[in-house]
Amino acid sequence: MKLEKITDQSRRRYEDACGTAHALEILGERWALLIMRELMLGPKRFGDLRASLPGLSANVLTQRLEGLEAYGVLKRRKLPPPASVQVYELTEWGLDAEGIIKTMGFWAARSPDHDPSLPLSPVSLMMSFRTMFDADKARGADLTLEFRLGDEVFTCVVRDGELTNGRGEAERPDAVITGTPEPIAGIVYGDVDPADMVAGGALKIEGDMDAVRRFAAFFELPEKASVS
Amino acid sequence: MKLEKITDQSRRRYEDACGTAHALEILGERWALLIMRELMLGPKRFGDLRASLPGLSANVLTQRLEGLEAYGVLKRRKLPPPASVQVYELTEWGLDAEGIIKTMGFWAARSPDHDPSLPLSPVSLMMSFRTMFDADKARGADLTLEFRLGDEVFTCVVRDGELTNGRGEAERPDAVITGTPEPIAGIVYGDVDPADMVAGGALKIEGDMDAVRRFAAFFELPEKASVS
DNA sequence: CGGCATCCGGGAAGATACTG
DNA sequence: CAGTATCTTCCCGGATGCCG
Repeated sequence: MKLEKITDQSRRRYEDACGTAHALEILGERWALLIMRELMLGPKRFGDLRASLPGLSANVLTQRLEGLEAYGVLKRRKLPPPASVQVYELTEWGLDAEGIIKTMGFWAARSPDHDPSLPLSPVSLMMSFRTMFDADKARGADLTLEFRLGDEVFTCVVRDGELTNGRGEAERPDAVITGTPEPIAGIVYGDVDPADMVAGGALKIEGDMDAVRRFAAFFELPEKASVS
Repeated sequence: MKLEKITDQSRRRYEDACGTAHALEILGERWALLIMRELMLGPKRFGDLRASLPGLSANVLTQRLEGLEAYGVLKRRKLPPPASVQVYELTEWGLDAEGIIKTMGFWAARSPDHDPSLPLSPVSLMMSFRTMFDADKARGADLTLEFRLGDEVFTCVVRDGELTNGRGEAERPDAVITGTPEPIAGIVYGDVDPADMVAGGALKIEGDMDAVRRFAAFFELPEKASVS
């Protein structure tokens, strides 16, 4: 006898008109928001997503991509030949979730249990820059940095008290930093001098080392919450 | 042979230095953020939480409260005699998660799948006011409304282009609305005239009915996202 | 190799009943 | 009222394998 698989769709819902509840239905499942984070700076392929999210298994990634596509958060797109590969990219509305990621990241950075020594993906680093940038500290500054993290290249421009960053090479960077995200986070958030990182072999910096120091001074982690 | 129970704590973690990932570890579990939402306007008892979150079973609520307390998001407090009951209240840091709730709620209100006809808790309604309030539309206004929702009473004050709301009775309200959250949402977000709600018996309104109309005009839902 | 099925073990979520 | 105990269901995560 064949049993009908009864998937009670309503079981997993909250039955709550509150927008927050609906947001949790869309991106409250495990890994969902982190997948969106990885797509915030541009489309990625299935394998790239897996590589940047160790611990996420292929079948779960497939489920999440299906779910997020069904909700209209992302869509799959076939790149034109000769690439002809499939990539996943956020919709405009999906990109608007950047505020959620930044707000959550800023809030959780104050957690007593937050461990900044864990691995960090390149996109995470760029998103953390957007989150922790302090416009007041960058007043009057004008500098451009290029980050080469593995095979991903990003550019950060600070001008008019604003930070703009994204994928791609810089035109005339003040400095080019090559390495992994972790030591860069150490410079920006851990107040380590970039020269020490270079001396230790963790990073390579070409160009104006002092520009890197000034850049790092634009960012600050919020103070830890006292939860007594 | 006795098998050792290996509780791999790291299984549920993301092993990611990103603040967003840590936030998801704290409040990414099912119901966690909705429990915090219900505490945003003041402490509640165990039974009150259950009542305002139908579908959340007692054992899961117990687990969430333990987890959130361990993270320092909330703490349990014993009210002094003669009440002598235990309540759960957010810590200062837990209250700071209001931005997360509002950002998520605003974002998800644009979802094509959002169903505003579902039930709404009193606290949800108040939080939605904070989320959807449009300061430009309230310029120059000065009015006070009292909402009596079941046995919970809230006051909303609009003044100097700002909305302030919280628990408690108003001193000299322009109007007092008695009923359930859903018809009130219909007035504020669905452009239903309050007089119709009163005529239909869904609400009772004492005082200046036109003040309710002006109040409703301060709020607007964001337009739906086009996900093509 | 990218994308996606399928099977399985462990554990979280959910419903219900029970206790102080 | 405020939880605990127990049982079932189903999701998560790992492994394997299929197919283009």
